[in-house]
Amino acid sequence: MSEQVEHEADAPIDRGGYDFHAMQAKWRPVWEKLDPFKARDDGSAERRYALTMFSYPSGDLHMGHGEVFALHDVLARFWFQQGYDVMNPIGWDSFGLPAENAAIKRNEHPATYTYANIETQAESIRRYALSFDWSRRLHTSDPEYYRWTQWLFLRFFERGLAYRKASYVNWCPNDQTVLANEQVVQGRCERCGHEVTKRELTQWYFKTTDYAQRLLDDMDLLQWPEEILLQQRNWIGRSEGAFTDFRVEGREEPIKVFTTRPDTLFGATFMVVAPDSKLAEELVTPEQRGAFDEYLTAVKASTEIERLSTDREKTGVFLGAYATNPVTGERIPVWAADYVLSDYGTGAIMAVPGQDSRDWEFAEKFGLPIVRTVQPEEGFDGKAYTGDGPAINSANAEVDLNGLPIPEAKARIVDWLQDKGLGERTINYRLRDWLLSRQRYWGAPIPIIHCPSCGEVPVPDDQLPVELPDQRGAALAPRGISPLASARDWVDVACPKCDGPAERDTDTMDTFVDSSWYFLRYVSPEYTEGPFDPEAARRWMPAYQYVGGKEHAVLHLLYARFFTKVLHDMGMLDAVEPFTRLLNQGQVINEGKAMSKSLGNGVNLGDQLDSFGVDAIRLTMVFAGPPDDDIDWADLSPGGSLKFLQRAWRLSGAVEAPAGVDFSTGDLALRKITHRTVADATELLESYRFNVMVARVMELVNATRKAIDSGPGAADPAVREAVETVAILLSLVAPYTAEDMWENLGHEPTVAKAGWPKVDPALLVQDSVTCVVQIAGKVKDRLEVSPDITDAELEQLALASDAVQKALDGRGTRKVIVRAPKLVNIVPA
RNA sequence: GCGGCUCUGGCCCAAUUGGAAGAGGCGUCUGGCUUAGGACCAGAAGGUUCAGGGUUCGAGUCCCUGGAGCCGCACCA
Repeated sequence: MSEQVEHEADAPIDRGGYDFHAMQAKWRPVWEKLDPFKARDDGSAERRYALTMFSYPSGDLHMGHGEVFALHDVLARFWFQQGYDVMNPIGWDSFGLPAENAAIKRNEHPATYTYANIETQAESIRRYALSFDWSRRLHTSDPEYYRWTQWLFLRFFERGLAYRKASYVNWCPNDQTVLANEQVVQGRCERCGHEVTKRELTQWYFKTTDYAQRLLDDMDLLQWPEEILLQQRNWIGRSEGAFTDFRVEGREEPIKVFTTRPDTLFGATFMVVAPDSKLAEELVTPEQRGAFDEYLTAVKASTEIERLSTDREKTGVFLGAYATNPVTGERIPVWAADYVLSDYGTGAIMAVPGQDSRDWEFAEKFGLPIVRTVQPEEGFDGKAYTGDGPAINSANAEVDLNGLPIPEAKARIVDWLQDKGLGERTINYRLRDWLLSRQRYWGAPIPIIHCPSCGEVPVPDDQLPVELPDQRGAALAPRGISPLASARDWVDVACPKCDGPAERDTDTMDTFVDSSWYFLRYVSPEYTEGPFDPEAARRWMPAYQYVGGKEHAVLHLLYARFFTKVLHDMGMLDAVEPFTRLLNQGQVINEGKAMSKSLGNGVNLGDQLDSFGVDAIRLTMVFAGPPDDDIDWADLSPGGSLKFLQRAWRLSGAVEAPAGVDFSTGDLALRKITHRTVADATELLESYRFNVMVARVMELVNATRKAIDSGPGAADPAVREAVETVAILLSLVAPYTAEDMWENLGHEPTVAKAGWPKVDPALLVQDSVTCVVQIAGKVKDRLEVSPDITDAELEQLALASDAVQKALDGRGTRKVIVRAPKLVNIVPA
């Protein structure tokens, strides 16, 4: 907290009767009684679903919440004013590790911490005056909610979209649980930042890869920031190429490889397989067994950070096996190296050092042959050449690629491979299936029973939810297996199929499963026949607007899209996409850096609200700049926001024209400004330019002040019109101030439903505009002209100007560009 | 390494999408009102639009090169 802030808080300042504490105390109960933001869902108006990312209940709201909620609320309130039937729900993403860790530390149940925090946040949200429909509130940790999370899991399971497999998986040693690919950021745990290691485990997966292409294709339907779409596109990582078979000496099955560069096949001088793949295990010869085992051990011990480092020297080991290059017939060695990944493509590659820098490095280090198959550009002195050029050294008795540029060479060789049955065109995706099991307590139990005779048996729907056993405190301490496993009387059950002894699955679901469908639960939170009422979903989905952070680009936002598509395929949902428009707010930082405990530069939202009031803080957030930019709290002036609100508020006490007066008799100049402001604000709000919209309201306030003090005066009807307009526009950002203004103006609450002001188009037309006359781009004169002057008239007028004639000084004109009514540019001869 | 975004008065940011560089706010300064004020009212100063080149009658805006900052991905064959 800066000194300035404390000063503001301590010294009472005369704000001309403006008292935000009193206003907050006065209006909150009034609104709660009126409950104006409940979605009607009765067909009386066009529906609009406004959604903001629900909150994780770790303590009270912070500055980031303050920003995202303020921005989201501007849009929601705008649509309420415009008369839409807005659904603006709120809930909590209340499963997850922080609650569990807190429970261990305090020796209590995670629910205690969770629900206490939810109440704290709910109180703060109410104080923050957000236009939520509280009747739809949900918590993902409620059994009534997670029963449907489990129900959905079972439907996925039935369709083969949820399955178990053994694999090397990401493991966070700190959180003692596995992580999805999406939760590993730069080799570190997305949640706690600890280095991630690998473990071989049998885990549950969702088959996201089945939807890779549709996740790409349907991006066309989304009005999302290009940045996010790009991230998803890269994450899905579609690449077109070919499978090619390489025969291996003494082995029945050929090795299949994926390559995007089949045109370089003639340059494949060795092969590399992933060391942790079954293939490596099978191929290694007895002579090389010792070296291979040693290498594999070293690879497993390395962390993801080490493995991902691209400047690390290549490592690998010869497996003793040889394959045959299908086009050259050459005998080529097969190596194992950890730069080849076991879970991408087939876990094996053909190495073409001449055209691939990784293969070049490897070949150089281990003395393997290098053959160029693309002619590098003149003067190329690098190593591997990855650019385009004519193929060279690429012919055998049956096929000749030499001289062809890469695309043609690719096509020809793949045709040949397909004819010979040696390969085929294919598409590969970088996206992996979503690993959803977690070895932790505070999540939805996976509703599967493992039976020695029947295998994986789903818990029957009528036995849902599978509730968590009552465990708390030290019992939850991470020890690498799920805490649920130690609840023996919970684990041991009769198999639903054969009634024999069986055990429950002891893992819980990734909390991203909970959040992949919460927006659907909102449409019918009381529904008992399924996760949501399909009819209600038809009415509300897809959500028109989603507001939240960009950190979810390839996490929640991708998972929610996947769930929506599966539910669509199940016939439960018309929508194929969950969120039509997306707005990512920036971060609130302080003095150039992210706020953090270690830096000690944190700003507490509650303190800010105490010092400046809810409205001033909301206004500061919205006015700071474009919503997707980061905002630096040190650059901003909540005191300035407060000053403006007070200035606006004082107008409402100055108005002398009675409520209901006919505005049309008011001062024309001020009326024009008012209507222009509303027209501009409408457009600015639709395109997320809230900061500019606030600036327009400030202009209107300034113009109104001037009209009162030195213009037509406080009794003019135009002044009332302007101030009522200010109140309504301001109600999106500063609801308490706006409501108080509305009352001062003689109206009943609530200004939030006053209705968006109607623009009179006649008041938008200007009587005259200033036309700039340039000579060779330099301004020489200005003319007041009619807005609908013709090009010809304007040109004549401009040429007749004294200033122009003087500047031309007898020179003729070579060219005259006329852009009526704003500009004439004369190019002299 | 690859890709994306950003760069405009001291500061946060506008600029009708190629047409007068400045809307709004903060800060500074001057005057008024005031016992006084950080409150209120009126007004003012402040610029090579990151640098260089190009396209154009005209560039903050489009293109190229470079710089700075932020972000994403990073052995994906």
